[in-house]
Amino acid sequence: MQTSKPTESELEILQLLWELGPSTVRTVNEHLNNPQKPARSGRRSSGAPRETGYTTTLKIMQIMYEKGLVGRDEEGRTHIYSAAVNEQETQSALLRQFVDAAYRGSAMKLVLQALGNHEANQSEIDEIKALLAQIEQNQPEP
Amino acid sequence: MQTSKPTESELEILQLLWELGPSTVRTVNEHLNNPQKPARSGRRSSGAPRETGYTTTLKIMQIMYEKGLVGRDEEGRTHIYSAAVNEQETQSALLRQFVDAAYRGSAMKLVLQALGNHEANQSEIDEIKALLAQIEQNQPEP
DNA sequence: AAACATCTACGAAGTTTTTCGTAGTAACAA
DNA sequence: TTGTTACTACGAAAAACTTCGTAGATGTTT
Repeated sequence: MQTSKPTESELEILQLLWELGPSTVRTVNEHLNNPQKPARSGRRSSGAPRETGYTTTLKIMQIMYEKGLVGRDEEGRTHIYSAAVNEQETQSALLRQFVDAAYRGSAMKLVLQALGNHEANQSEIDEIKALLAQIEQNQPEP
Repeated sequence: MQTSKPTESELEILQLLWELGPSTVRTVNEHLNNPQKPARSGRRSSGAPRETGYTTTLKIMQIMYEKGLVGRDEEGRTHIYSAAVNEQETQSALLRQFVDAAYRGSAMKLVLQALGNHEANQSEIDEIKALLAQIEQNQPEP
């Protein structure tokens, strides 16, 4: 049985829990408000910064707990939350739905577009090549 | 200036307009209710079929018109709607957002997972290989 | 102890998106 | 003409999601 699709906010929090490991609400809330990962995409482009209130984050995490998306350690007064769903599996499930919704099920169209839009470095290209070779072997000629 | 992200329902309708070309509300509504494309994914797995009412579809298309997502020909009494946004561009924009939200910006991780999850046929594999070769050429050695 | 800070729980308001009922009008058939 | 069907427009209810204020408890500082 699959857990229902996390909402946008829930997914943001899951990402942080996957990245940070078990964390308190305050930690998650702080990371939400200072995305210290200007790796590639440029969020916070302009306009109001949109701070997320502490109780807002708390509320969403409580809802996620009820849904089973996260677990929590209630030992101390300050609860410690952790992701209860696997990162890869969740991503795959979301990917499937996204492919259906945005590409009418054509995963290959998505792959081509993703490759075209984003720069890939050599090691990534090699990885993809290896995977392609593997797929070719397991599926020779019909 | 970019049109704001279409909602799920709006995207479903855009897909149909892209696929069918200019259509009436009734046509769109009928296609929404009988997905005659059991190509790969198995929707309608069980439970209630979820019929979308005619006025529901109409309303959403009217909203899309106000937003500029679709255009319409008001000649006859029955309006004819058509997509006003480009399919590839819209998909790319959605893809960018999805990569950020679900893969923390790592498009390559998405590509690898998409390739792993879905079967690709030989011609698709060849197409990807060609694209990879092209990327390698434009970006030799750092 | 008293004042202050921090945390959870809870409920409700606010927003966005979806659904639908109803009214008015045009087309059409009997 | 009269009745029936198909269509748009509109508003508001319903549902889904997000935000926040407030209360009560516990911990911390002075």
